[in-house]
Amino acid sequence: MKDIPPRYNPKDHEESIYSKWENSGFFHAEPDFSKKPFTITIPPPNVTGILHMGHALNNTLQDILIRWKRMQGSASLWVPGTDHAGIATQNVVERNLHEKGITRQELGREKFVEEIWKWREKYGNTIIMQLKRLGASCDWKRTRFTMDKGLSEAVLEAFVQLYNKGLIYRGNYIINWCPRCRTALSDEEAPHQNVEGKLYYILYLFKESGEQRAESKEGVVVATTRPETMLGDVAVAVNPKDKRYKKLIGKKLILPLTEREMEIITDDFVDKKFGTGAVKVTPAHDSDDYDMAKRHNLEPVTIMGPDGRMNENAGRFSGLDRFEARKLIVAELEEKKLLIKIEKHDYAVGHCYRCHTVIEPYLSLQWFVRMKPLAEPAIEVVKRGKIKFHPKRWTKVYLNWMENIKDWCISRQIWWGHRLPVYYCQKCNAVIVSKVAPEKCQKCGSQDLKQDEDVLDTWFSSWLWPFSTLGWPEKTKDLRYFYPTAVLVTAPEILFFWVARMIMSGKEFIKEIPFSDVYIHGTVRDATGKKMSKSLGNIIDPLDIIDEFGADALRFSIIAITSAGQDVFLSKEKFEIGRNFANKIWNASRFVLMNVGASELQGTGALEKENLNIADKWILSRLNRTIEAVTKALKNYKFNEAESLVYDFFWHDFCDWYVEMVKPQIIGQSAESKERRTGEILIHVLESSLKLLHPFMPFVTEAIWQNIKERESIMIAAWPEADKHYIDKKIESDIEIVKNIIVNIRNIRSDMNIAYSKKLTVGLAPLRQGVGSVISDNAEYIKNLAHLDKLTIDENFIRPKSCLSAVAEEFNIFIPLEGVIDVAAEKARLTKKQDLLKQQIVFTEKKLKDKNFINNAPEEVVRAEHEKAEKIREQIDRLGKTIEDL
RNA sequence: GGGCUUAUAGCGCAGUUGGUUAGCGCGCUUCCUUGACAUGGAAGAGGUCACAGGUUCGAGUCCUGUUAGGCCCACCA
Repeated sequence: MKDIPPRYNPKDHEESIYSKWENSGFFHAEPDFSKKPFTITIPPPNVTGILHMGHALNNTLQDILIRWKRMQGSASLWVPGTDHAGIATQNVVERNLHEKGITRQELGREKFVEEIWKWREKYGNTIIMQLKRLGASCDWKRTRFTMDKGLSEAVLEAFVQLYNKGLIYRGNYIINWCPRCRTALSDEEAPHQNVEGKLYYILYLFKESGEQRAESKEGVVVATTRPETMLGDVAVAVNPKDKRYKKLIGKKLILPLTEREMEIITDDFVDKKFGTGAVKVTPAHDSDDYDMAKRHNLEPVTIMGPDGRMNENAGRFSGLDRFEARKLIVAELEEKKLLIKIEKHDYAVGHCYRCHTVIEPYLSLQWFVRMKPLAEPAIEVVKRGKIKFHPKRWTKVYLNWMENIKDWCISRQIWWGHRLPVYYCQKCNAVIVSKVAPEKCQKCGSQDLKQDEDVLDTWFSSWLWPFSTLGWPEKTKDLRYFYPTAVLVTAPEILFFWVARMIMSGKEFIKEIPFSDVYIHGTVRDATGKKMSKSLGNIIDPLDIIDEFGADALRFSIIAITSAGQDVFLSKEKFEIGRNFANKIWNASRFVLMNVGASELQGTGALEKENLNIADKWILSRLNRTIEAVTKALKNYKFNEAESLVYDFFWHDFCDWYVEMVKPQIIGQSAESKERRTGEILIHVLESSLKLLHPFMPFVTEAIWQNIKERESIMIAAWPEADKHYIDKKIESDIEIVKNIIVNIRNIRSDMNIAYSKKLTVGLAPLRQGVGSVISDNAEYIKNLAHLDKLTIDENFIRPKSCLSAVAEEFNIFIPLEGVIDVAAEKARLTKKQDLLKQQIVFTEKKLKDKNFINNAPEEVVRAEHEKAEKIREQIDRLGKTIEDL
């Protein structure tokens, strides 16, 4: 017997266990056509990332599934990796350089990209290391990075394929532009956020009003939230049905602060009700205006540069930051009396998802993916149920987005990422799209070719992840075996960014869905409901929690408080749940190992039914029921339900009852007289429980598994199968009676302040057929657990004069305590019990007198209600008699 | 503006297809170091299930509305 300390200290085990696992090779999976594959590809964290609670939750969920399936005998593969996270990473490295006083422009593209690679070498594995501390059983040999050679190959292949199908095009459009990151963004990367803004009403004077005499008020008032963009106005539009402006259509206006002449045009797009019903048309800085200008053949005027500063078209405002320019322009308009009024106006404006800068709608030449044709099959597979979302409600969100999908802007004006496989002939302007750099122009033969400067959106590589990690575009064995993957586990934030696009790419490039189930878990928030973020300073660092409570505690706790798809509210104390439970498991095992002999450890399979007593049958019934329920819960992605089932079984059934019941049978007994059967059952139930717990708490279960005896990892032990012939309702209800008796006696002790040390003599009167034998079969258990020295069972029990009593459905309890009993107190106690029952009977009888109930409710419900009433009445009577007798 | 989601004990949450005495964890009260565990054990107290209607013999559970949170989407300048 090893010396096992009375406390589970995670630090003594986690590191060594993890390295043993890694060395064992059990994390690694190869195609094995004799087994079923079970594949998960990790949502690749950003290479700049450090582990936060969202990751902890996300990866714990995946590891639970992976470990569970591995134990079930699948070829369980969890592909790990990181995402190059174009903009985010470029920003980080740029900031580092900045601290050294270097800009990336000074460094130049090549050197700068080199710097990023160096940075990645140094810090890029941080999050991977952190995942290991969590216990993640990823196949690390297969760790991928979106900029790896193979994955980059996949990106080029995808681009070329789509281009050749006409699904990628280049064009001049208004896109979301981040002036700080100086790149285009997709719509998803520029989420709208509400801001408290202002609506400026500006007077545009008629040309014929001559010199800008505001006093005349002869002109049109337009309303805008972004007055600085007026410098790019090319017209004012009104709704053709708007009577107020009918006469003014075609009239010439002078753009204030400039000399520009413009016309009043009509367009159905204009909303009569908003503002003044007249809208300034700024095609280069607003996408609606751009469309409108196109309809009217108006040339856009760009007044801002990529840095968010006004350009030469802004005249004397040139060089000013856009918000500076706004202030100045507003001031000048006011001075000229052209600013009619300013209203408070809250509206939503796009913000860069990386740096939170206000997005500028910006006219520029970019590359796009035509999404509608890709979306169609991806809508189909979800509608037909080939891909299921858990919880279901996300299906609607997904479909709604997919059905309104817009083209995807994929070019980014940054340096870190996959460069577009696009080459321009400098001579004839031909565009060549090719995976490898062409030697000469296919059209004119010129060798003067230049590759496009832009890189692709990070998500253009992530959307290939489920198959690029398995070797695509090569037709690999891995791809054939492990694809499609089983389930995608993710947070709702990246449903559109990533999940939807993976479904599209899977259907497009492999012709097969990438996964059949999508499990979407909640967002991790702090105790007050705020999203955890560095800037809010409300982060709970998972590594701190692992240090303080252990990885198992972190894992168990976070799952325990996560109900399907609901957000998770965290505070440090919550991790005590898991820590305490790990300790409980540790100590229960310690008890078992301290009291079980070597022979039982071998497990001779003495679990034959005829060898079992009632307690054994009961715990095996509960065990098998639990196995069944836990497996079912996992199948349905009900993680917290699965967990609480094992928790309740292990702590309450096994520790609180079974172990307590059998204690005297094995403690202090000599090796020969020890009940061998009990020992084997203890081991069997313990081992089964460890297996059920292993996916949730891998470290402590492994540590104990090895304490029991040296052997291979619990990681590859077979997942328990429920053996239904152990499930026994009769035994379970018998044990309920036994527990009820014990609780009743303890109750009396507690109510009447009888010390535990005082052993009691108790008389039990069974009231129903069969109860007597249940009691006598379990007399020893009752005596031990209720701390009795004598237990008399007699149907015709004659109640001694002075005694404490309990009355239950199945039995009466008498505890004679001559001379000790406080009659008044006992009377009060019993009367209180009786009152409770009386309240119940009133309610039940009322129900039974209700004709509607009797006539309409199913027969069995009515009968059950009658039986219930009968039992309550009986108990009230018995209590009454008992009180009288006192 | 559209959609989703939440409201159950002081706090955090479960409550499967409508039928229990409405559960669990933390906290609280009382007792207990009884040979695994005080990160423990035993016994308790605490809820008119947000509000108002409706369906039903019966509603925490289904429907409608209201209120109050939260989230996502959206081109009203």
